This record gives sequence, structure tokens and C-alpha cells, in this order.
Amino acid sequence: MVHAESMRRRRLEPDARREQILSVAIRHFGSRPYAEVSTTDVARDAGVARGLVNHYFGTKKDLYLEVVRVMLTVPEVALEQLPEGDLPERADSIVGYFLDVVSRHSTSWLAATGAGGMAGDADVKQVIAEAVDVAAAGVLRAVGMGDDPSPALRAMSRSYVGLAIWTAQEWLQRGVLTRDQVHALLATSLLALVDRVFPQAV
Amino acid sequence: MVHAESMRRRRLEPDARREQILSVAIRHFGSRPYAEVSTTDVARDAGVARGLVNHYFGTKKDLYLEVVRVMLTVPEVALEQLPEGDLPERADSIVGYFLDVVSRHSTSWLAATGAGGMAGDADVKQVIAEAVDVAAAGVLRAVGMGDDPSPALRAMSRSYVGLAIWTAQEWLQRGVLTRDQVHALLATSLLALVDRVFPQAV
DNA sequence: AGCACTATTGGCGATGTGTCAATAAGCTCG
DNA sequence: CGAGCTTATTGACACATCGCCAATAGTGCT
Repeated sequence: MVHAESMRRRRLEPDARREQILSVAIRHFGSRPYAEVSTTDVARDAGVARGLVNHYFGTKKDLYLEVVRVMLTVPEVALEQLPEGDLPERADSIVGYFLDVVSRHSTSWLAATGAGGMAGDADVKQVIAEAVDVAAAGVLRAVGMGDDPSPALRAMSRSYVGLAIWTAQEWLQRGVLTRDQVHALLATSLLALVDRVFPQAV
Repeated sequence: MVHAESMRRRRLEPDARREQILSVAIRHFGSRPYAEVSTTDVARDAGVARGLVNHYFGTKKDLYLEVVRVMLTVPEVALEQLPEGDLPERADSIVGYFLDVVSRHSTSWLAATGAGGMAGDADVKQVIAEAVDVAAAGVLRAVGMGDDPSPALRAMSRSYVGLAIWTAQEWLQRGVLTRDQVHALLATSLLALVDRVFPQAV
């Protein structure tokens, strides 16, 4: 008997209930792919009727979008304090910061980018794209090119973020690269881009 | 009346029928995400009972895997003739070759690498990973490091392939970068990696 | 023409999803 | 403290899709 006390209905504040269901959904979507998670699973684990999930989140995909949004929003906090120093130092520290965050929340981050790194659905793509945009802007600021960047420059920065995501996945999932190797790869790539490619797209 | 002649059943060789259904499936999965394609759609467009699709391909996901496999296999042909010249020249030509292939089959290639909305499925990942491995090996050969590469080196090469895929998607889907800019980004990135990062992982 | 082989069909059962009227939990007010 | 009201929550209905399998009917062969 899993839910001894919930034999009887319990009425929660909408915000509380919503957040509770969301946390359960995060756990489920974080541990297996979208198609293998049913709203029934989420509802059961939340001790709630399935209809309530739809009531709070609309469709299943909407719930999933909310989950991905949360998973991707965690890392992007506190990118604010930019370190001082010359370019190589700043590149180093932003890469280090990225790897820290990513390895700390590795499971959820992998789920979000893995499900999203290859998104097929338009809405999912949109959510990922927004997170990538934020990260790309952060990179440009970190390397001192963040003042009114051209569309082309932002696009190139997004490409670099793609490299970072891809490499971090490679690192965390396959485990053949060491952290130092990953760090070196990302840092020198960034420096090369800033030196020789970004200037072409002022 | 769409299928005037197929009002009556027609019996085909298993291979022919299989390929016909597969081509229809490619068209469908190439134009919209996985979840929005039903086996009923495919069967109807192929002028065939839905059960036959399962008979030839098993489950819907199996059919999808077959489709992705085909889409990804197209580009990887004819990577054989490696150009002569010094390193920058060879890097240039492999990048150019990649962009040629990718832009020629842009729609199907985008669908395949975008992975059609199958969020994080293990089997789909596997298929993509194999294609990436092949491409990564090609890159290493092109830059003259293809003889018995270490696991770490292959991992780094996969990272570069990730950058290439990501950047090509950025190029083809958003259209803010020019081909020359993409080419420059990928070529100089590759050179930087070969110069300063790959040597660390002999 | 009749027969055998098998490609092909059509429907059954199971699973999942979105919706909506009905229900009851918990607060407020007399 | 009980009645009533608000609304969080339920349960079931309708619909779509999928995998499966026995029945059916092309098609070549004797």
C-alpha cells in the first residue's frame, strides 16, 4: 500500500499541486525517453488522477516542454559574474564554469539536451534554441564581444555552444575523454574562433 | 480516385514491396516529426493495408530506424577519394565536400540529424552514433591521423563532427550565416584542433 | 484448369490520450 | 457548529494508434 494516507482525497493549492506533479514528471522524463513515459505513470506516482495532469499542464507534450524548460534553466543561472583577466583566462574560466554546472546536474542536463540536442518537434526545438541563445550571448560577453553583436556573430557563437554541448555529452556519456582533455578542446577552440573567425562577422 | 488501378490487390515481390513502403515512409518522416506520422498514413499512401507495414518492418520504431539509416547512409558514400596537398588544403576540401553533400540532401539530412522528434530513444541514438563514428574516422583520415587512432583521439574527432553537424543545421535552417562563413568556421576550427588539441591524445 | 504457396488483408484487443460533467474537500459565514 | 459555496479533483467516455493473427486471394506451376 504505497499511499496509505492518500486513500482519501487531499486538496492542495494549485501552485503546490502543479509543482508536485512537475517534480514527478521531471524524475520520469529524466530517467527514460519521452515515448516510454505515460501520463498514467506520472499521475500514479503523484497519487493523482490522470485527468489532473492534463488539467494543469494541458497536453502531454506541454508537460514535457515544461520539464525540459526547468532542466535547461537550472544551468543558466549565475552566469552573471564574469571573471577578470586577459582573453585566455576568461575563456578558461567560462569553460570551467560550464563543465562544473554540467557535471553537477549531469543526469537531468543529459536528458534535456539529449532529448533536445536532437529535437524533431518544433516546440521542443524552440525551447532548446532559446537556452542555446542565452548561452551563446553569455559566451560573447565572456570574450568581450557582447556589445550589440551582429546576427552572424551570434550564429557563430551558437555553433560554439553546440560544440560545447556535444563535447560535454561525449564526455559524460561515453567517458573516454578526461575532464582536462575536454577543457582543453573547448578552450582552444574558443580561442581559435575568437581570433580568426569571429572577427569576420563583426 | 487516386488508386484507380490498385482497386484490385496487387502482389509484389517482397523486396519490391518493402522498398516501396520504405520510400513512402522516408517521404513522410522526412517532412514531419515522428509522432505526427502514423503507420496508417504510410500504409494509405503506399496503397497497402496497415498490417503489411508491420509485417515487413516490425514495429513503427523499427521502420523509423530504417528510414534514418537510409538518410544518414546517403551522405557517407564516396568519402573515399582523399585529396592531396598540405593540411590546410585537405581540411578545406573535406569541409567543402561535407557542405556539398549536406546542402544537396538538405531536407532529408536535416530530418535525420534532427532525429524526427524521437526524444532520447536509445536505438535512435545508436544509429546516429554509428554514422558519426564513420564521419569522425573520415575526418581523421583526411587530416592524416587515421592510422590506429586512440580512443581519445576518436572521441575528439566525434566532437568536431558534432560541431560540423550543429553548424550545418544552423546554416541550413536559420540561414543567417553564408556558406563561406560556415566553411571558414569549420576549416579553421579543424586546423586549430589538429594543431593544438589532437596531439594531446595520440 | 486446378493447385499450392505466400503476399496481403481486415479486424480484434490493448494501450494511451484529451475532455468534461460529476463529486467532494475545505473554507466562510450565519 | 452546521450549511453552503467555491473549486480542486475525480472517473469515465470517445477517439486514435499500434501490434498481432487468422482468413483471404493473387500468381506461378503442373
